Amino acid sequence: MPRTAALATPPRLTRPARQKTMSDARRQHVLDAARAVFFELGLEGTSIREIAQRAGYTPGAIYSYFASKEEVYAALLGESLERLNAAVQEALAPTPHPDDRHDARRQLQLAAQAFFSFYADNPRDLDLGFYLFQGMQPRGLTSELDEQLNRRLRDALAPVQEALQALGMTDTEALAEVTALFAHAVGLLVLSHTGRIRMFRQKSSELFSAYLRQLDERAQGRSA
Amino acid sequence: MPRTAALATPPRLTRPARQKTMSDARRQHVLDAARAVFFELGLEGTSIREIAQRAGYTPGAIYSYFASKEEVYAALLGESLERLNAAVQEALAPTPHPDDRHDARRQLQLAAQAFFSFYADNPRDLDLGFYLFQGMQPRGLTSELDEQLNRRLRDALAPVQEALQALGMTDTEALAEVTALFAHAVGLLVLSHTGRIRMFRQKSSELFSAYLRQLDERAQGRSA
Amino acid sequence: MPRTAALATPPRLTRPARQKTMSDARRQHVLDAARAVFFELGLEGTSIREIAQRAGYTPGAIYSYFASKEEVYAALLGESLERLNAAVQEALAPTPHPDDRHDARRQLQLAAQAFFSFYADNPRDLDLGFYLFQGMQPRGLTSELDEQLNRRLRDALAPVQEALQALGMTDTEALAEVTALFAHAVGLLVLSHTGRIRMFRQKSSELFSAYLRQLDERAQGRSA
Amino acid sequence: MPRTAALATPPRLTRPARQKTMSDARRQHVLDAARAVFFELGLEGTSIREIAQRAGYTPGAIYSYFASKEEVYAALLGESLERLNAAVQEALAPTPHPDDRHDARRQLQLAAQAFFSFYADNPRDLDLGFYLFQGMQPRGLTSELDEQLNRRLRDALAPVQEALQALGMTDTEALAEVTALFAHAVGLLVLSHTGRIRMFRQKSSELFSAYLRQLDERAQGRSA
DNA sequence: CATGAATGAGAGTTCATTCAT
DNA sequence: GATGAATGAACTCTCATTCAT
Repeated sequence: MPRTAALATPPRLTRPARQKTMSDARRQHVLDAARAVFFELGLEGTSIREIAQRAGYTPGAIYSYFASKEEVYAALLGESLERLNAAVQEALAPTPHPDDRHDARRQLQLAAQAFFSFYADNPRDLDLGFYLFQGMQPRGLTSELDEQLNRRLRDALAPVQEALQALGMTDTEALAEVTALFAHAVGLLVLSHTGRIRMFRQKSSELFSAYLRQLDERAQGRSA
Repeated sequence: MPRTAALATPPRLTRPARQKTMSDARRQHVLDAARAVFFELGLEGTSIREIAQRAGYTPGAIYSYFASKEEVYAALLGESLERLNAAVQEALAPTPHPDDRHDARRQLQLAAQAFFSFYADNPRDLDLGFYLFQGMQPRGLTSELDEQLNRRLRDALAPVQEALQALGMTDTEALAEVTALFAHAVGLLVLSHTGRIRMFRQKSSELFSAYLRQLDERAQGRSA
Repeated sequence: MPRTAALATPPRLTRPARQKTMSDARRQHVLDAARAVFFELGLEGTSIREIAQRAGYTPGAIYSYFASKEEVYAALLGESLERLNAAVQEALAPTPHPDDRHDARRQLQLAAQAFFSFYADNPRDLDLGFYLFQGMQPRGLTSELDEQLNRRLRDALAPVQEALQALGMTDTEALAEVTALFAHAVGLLVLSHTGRIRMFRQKSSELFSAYLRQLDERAQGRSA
Repeated sequence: MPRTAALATPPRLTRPARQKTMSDARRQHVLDAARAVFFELGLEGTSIREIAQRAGYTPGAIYSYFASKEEVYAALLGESLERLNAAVQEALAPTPHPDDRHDARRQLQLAAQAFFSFYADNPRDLDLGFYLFQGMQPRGLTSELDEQLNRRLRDALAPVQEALQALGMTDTEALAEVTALFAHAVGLLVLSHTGRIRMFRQKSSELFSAYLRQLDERAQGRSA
């Protein structure tokens, strides 16, 4: 069987497997609609009704794929974190792992900048993150799912941590620094996203760059 | 008549003045109820109905004191910012203005810590701030009121900025640093408040102290 | 199977068609309730809550069938205009179109009387018309719907206009006369409906008959 | 006592009389405010709150002068009817009473036109009239007040009736004709005011003139 | 006479969710 | 799996009116 044909032929699946696949596809379709709505109308404008309509379903149908509105958001956030990880990985693509000090410094810059820029450029993804952060714990989000999302967030920050360690920080130091960096980014993004940063006539990207520079210096000092 | 007795006597007020006072007291009473509700039930659980009930009123009565729900929030936030300023001022009480380098370093620490601790200790005040940050612009919040609230926020950070300048930073540098510090605090507080910081097994207060230490070093370096 | 039996059998409908039919029936049910409320309690007494209760629904359910209260009124008015047209058509049933001068005079009388009597006998339909006349434009009533309602009103008056033309009036004259007749009817109905006509110890039906007589004479004179 | 002094000196009144005068003046002041509000914002926009504010009072104070909102409207309508009468009288000023046939025809035209134009030019006065016409009977309007208002309305139409009689109509005929004319005017005004007359591409003033011409002809015929 | 405070009833509307079919 | 129908609990806000002071 030639290769092209292989690509064109859908894989033979047993009945239950095919059903699972189709179900997944439909769930994805709903998710696509949800994303479109959320990115277009924001948190306030997003309702099950709207999502259903956009997906070509009736509201009730959504509950075939998601147990609650919160679960939709969680799925959306999961997706968002995947995109975040992809963005970070892409930034590091040429040199996936730091071989020397120079590579490590470079990776620190690239990974951190990619992280920051992802949210700076896609404010709706930030909203999504905040929705999780805030009132969501109560219901809809199992702790298992919560952990999974946390893991993907940490994955996105792993290259930064790795670089800091490559620059000579201990595990403990690196962990503290990556946490601080994450907090700094979040703070700047929030200030920027809500327009509060205008109060100070500052630009979040410049402040983040400055923070990174200092971190670099600190890392240098530590390893000297 | 001895002086103490004079102090004990409530001041004689003209009729309109007394009425104004009483009206203010009632408005304050509503505000107290609103604060209680907000601190107890959070943003989601706060409604005009609930506030009214807590205050011993019917919903309509609230509108004698506040034009809209947003105005209630704005007032609540205003109060919160006053408390913030008071906390910062209290921390600096002994030496209101830095006379020398040592005082300045001390003021930087005290003011920044007071700012951070206020929100770390009173997470609902953070929520309140976030409500302002987010969807509020649309209506209910005149830009004049918005500016006034911003001003009080900046007031709370002014001692930090002042200390940085006293340590030899230019206006521009100090402004950038105070913005960064604010962002760092916000980021840490958010991470802490939403429990995300547990992901990193870090404590926001320690991270903030570390940040402050570095800032102090930077300021020292600059002025050397 | 005999023909009558065939008629008795409800038509087989496809699923979606049956559902549409049932949905329409439910909408009609709501409309029936709305009409009952409106006819019983008038404009002031009509509320979504009351309609819902009368229909055996919760208020929210009404919004499955009508987008707004105004839309309910518009539908009610639509119905009313259908009844008006039916009343006029019924009055003219024997001779749908005037063949000669005598028929035309007869049609003028019958159509105009039917129009007038419809509203004289059903004052709530007049209220409904007034609701359209007044504040409704703002929202809930698309200009398309507005035009459709206007069209049905004009349909109801068309036989009068037709008769006038058959009696020798030009298009322009007939249009002016039918407008005047409409206005006269409206004026008398309002006076009658609001009891103001008692002031003059007159009966609106007699005055309308007199008006019609004069119109007939004018039409005769014109064609002599 | 010189004349000018007499004009400048307010009349000496006994205490109760002075109080009555002042009370009347304040009531008038409220009424002025009410009129301003009503003419500016219409029925929908008029509330006791708004009237009170405009008058420099609190809502409760209005009830010192009027027993209910309806009573305010009634008073407003009373005023309006005075203006109507004044407008009709002014139109007839040169020849207050018809001496001959020519005068009578002239008076018919002038009085009827003045009546019609008053409402055509002051649509808010028409609204006021309609408010009385409609839901008002229930409360707030004593039958005595109702009669008084009716009387003033009839006064405004009296010159028309008088003219018709002067042209040879019997009392009965004249009464019927004036009622019909009133109804015609009302119908045209309503159609015009609500924009419905556009449906027919007609102008209410022209139609009213035509109606008047026909009435004149009828009156001529009757007296020949 | 006027105020200031408050009532109470009600308005229209929205929405996540449930469930029989 | 999906529909269509409906729930029910909220929501903010408006207003005429009352009444002690």
